[in-house]
Amino acid sequence: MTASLSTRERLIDEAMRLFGEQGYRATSVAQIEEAAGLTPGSGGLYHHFRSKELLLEAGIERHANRLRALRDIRVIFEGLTDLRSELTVLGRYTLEVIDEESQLLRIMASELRDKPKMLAETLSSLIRESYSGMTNWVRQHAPVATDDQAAAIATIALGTLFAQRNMTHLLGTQPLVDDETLVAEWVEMIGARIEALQP
Amino acid sequence: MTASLSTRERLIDEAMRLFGEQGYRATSVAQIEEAAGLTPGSGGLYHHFRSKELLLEAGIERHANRLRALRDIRVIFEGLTDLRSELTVLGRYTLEVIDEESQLLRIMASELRDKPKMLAETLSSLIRESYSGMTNWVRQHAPVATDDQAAAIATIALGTLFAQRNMTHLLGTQPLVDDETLVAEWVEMIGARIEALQP
DNA sequence: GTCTATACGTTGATAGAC
DNA sequence: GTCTATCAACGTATAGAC
Repeated sequence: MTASLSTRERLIDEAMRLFGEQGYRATSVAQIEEAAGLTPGSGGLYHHFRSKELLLEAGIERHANRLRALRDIRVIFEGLTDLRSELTVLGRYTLEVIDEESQLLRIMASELRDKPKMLAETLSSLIRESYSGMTNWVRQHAPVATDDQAAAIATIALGTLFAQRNMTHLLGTQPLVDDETLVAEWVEMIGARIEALQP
Repeated sequence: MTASLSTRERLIDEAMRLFGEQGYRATSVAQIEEAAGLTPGSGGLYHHFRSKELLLEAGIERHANRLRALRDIRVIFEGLTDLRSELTVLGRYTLEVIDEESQLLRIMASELRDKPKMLAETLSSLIRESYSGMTNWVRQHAPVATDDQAAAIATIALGTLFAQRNMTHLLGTQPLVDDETLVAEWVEMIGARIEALQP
């Protein structure tokens, strides 16, 4: 209960945490109020947000902005060293980003069906950006690859990392292998494929 | 509304369909009754199931059994032809299995946090079986690979296919590439990696 | 800005007639 | 087995005192 933040900020923080843990529907307004230090059941929340749904919207917006800010950092890694080292850093970094925004991803995955109009655009733009960023990376390192090939390699690369995190964040089960082992094999497979695509 | 089936079967069918589309919490008992041809709001459902939760349990159990029955078919494909053809068939077949059980996967992913005790064992055993099946396949085709390497390759292989389907089934967005293109690249990457691991 | 009190809808579930 | 009628619990949201 970070008392230094404004009540509004605390409400968003605690709401997103609870939504991520229990789901949007399963989290009552009273629960959010209590977590933010207000009296549960009092309408205190409604002085800061007109409805529970607008609170969710504010939370989504904040997280999405944070994710978008990270979008372009990938360029930093570009061409600094050899292919495999670059891939290794890229793989580890992507896993970290997914971890940091796991709340958002969980809420999106579980509440998308209830509020499609609200989440659909945000979600699909975030995913598009991730995938097209990875596709561009592949294109630059394997210029001979067709567009379809580059997109397919990007899908395999990102899909693997998402699936690894879904095991823990969405399904709550233990992954088959630890991150280090997975990234090493991931680098080997993608690196070899990109080298094979050189003229 | 397949009138030829018993009311109990119709209730399970319609409930699982609605749970998959809207989520467990968002689906009311009245809605299920109406979809099964009963009067909405009448307690008719309770003559077949003691509670809404036990209905879900029955539905999960049925789907899980169906999935387990498919588990061992993979052996059929084994060693029938060359490596790449075998991989191609394996990839397409796995995507089909995911499609057939997409209802179950959606319900699990979104309702797991509400009912962990009930779903956790079923889910994790299903996932374990899939991953260990794929790991064994890799081991047989690349005997020199360490256990960690085999598990990592299996994680990449299965994770890619799950991620491709999550795009449509869980997130409702369009995948970056079509199945055919993805499987072709998937076969190339995994096939090359397994060949590189031969003595 | 936060509290008490309360209105109002919805939902899961039960009792009893047919 | 399915219906009508009904209940108790809970959830969102509002009105007004402090």
